[in-house]
Amino acid sequence: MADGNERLSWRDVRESVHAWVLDGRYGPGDKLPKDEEIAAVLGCARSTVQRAMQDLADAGIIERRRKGGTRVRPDHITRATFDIPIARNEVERRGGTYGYLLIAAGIEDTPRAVAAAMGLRMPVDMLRAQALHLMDSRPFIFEDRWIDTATVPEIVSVDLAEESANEWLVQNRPYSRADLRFSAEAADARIAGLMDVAEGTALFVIERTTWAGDAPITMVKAVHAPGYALVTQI
Amino acid sequence: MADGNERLSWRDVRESVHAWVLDGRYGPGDKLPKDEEIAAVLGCARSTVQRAMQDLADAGIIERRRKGGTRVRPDHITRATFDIPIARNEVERRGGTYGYLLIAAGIEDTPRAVAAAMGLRMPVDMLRAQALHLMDSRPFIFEDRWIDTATVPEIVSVDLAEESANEWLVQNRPYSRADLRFSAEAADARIAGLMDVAEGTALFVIERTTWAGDAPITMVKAVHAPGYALVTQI
DNA sequence: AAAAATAATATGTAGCTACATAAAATTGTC
DNA sequence: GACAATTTTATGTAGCTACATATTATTTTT
Repeated sequence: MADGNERLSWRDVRESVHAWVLDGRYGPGDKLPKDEEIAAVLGCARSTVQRAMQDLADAGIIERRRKGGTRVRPDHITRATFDIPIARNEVERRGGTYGYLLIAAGIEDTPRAVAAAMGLRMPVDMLRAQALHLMDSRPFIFEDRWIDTATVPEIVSVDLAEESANEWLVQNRPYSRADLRFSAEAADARIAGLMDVAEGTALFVIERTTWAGDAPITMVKAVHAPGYALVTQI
Repeated sequence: MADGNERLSWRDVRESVHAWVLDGRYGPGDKLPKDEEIAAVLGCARSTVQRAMQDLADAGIIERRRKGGTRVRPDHITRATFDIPIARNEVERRGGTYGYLLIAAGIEDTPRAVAAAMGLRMPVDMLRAQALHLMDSRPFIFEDRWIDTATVPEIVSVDLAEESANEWLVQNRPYSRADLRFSAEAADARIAGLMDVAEGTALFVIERTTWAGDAPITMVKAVHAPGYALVTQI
């Protein structure tokens, strides 16, 4: 597309409008023409403009309000999408050999922080599973996971030494909602030992809590080997 | 919407199809009915189903191929969207008072790593600006920034002691493309001193390289105060 | 049997219409 | 002038049609 006499695709329209923002024709806070006018100027249907503008709004570049019109977002943000793969896929994508090692598993009292993250009022029996995901036999991710046995009773009869809780859950208990948290943490003595790094090493941490509807499934803290980075482009 | 005799919105359709995946009716790798059938079953137009399915595909839940049909993604991923605000907004959103302190600025030779990240073949004059963003007068983010003076010549006449390079660029040189990298790093002696933390403290780091078209604008490494976390929900 | 040409098919896209909805602008009332 | 009711207006959404496009499936050719 984007040819002379071809019809415009909504992506073309998005590019045009985006270009108006990029070249400063419309700066932060400025009001853009209404969809109908843009359609007339560019020579396409309003529905095509609507689609393009919706996409720019989703990308955080413009703001739209009914009757209020469309304007360039005054507070600039960078909006990025990340894919967080499951450990096995991540290792294999990097060309490594995946390995898995269960460290400990058992029913434990639920710490207050875990109950809070999962939005629990009543204390529930939780299965805590700690495991290492290995790349080429070296520690890649250490995961410390709490699983709600009320929501996922079948988990207690799964042999977690054989199958990682992560993969079992992905196959058997898909989630509908998740909280995610990225942070940096220093390795404590235990994690340093497990991951074979010096105590105090800075490690990248992803915490994820998932629900099926309103029922909490699991909360997991994934501590990544030194040098790990999450990368994306927009 | 979602009422008895009301027409279905594409969000309703998305929820229905998503529910089929969540309750295991269609597991990873399974083929879903074609849009037309789903439309007939749910009682709406194909275009509504198309919109819903497109959204599920964007969310990484299903995969679609022309003629090949739609199936549940076999390799499960978590796809999350993050907003990375500019420092001032982030501080103010948290109810703090924003402050800014230029540490150093000047033309420097471009290190190989910076040139590589920006995709430069020829060495170019780079303006390096190091600054602290403060929350309530305490270090919040330390940024170490390289700006391509070929792409952004005006930057050399900006008083970076008064205005942060970040905000000047946001106002004057919007980018069309960016690379992003999240990682964890230990504070070296210099950063420890600047941020008033112990040497070796684990810090959350965001690196961002931006372009306007094919022209590199800037590469910035933002080192966040201890305890900082990037959070989102899906 | 292998390769090439052809047909069939599910998704992708653009345009149109009609109406819904939210918010701003205007008018009416006290 | 302050407040309430009404109108106006820009975006949001659903349905329809028509055709484009990418693959898969089938048939024909060699």
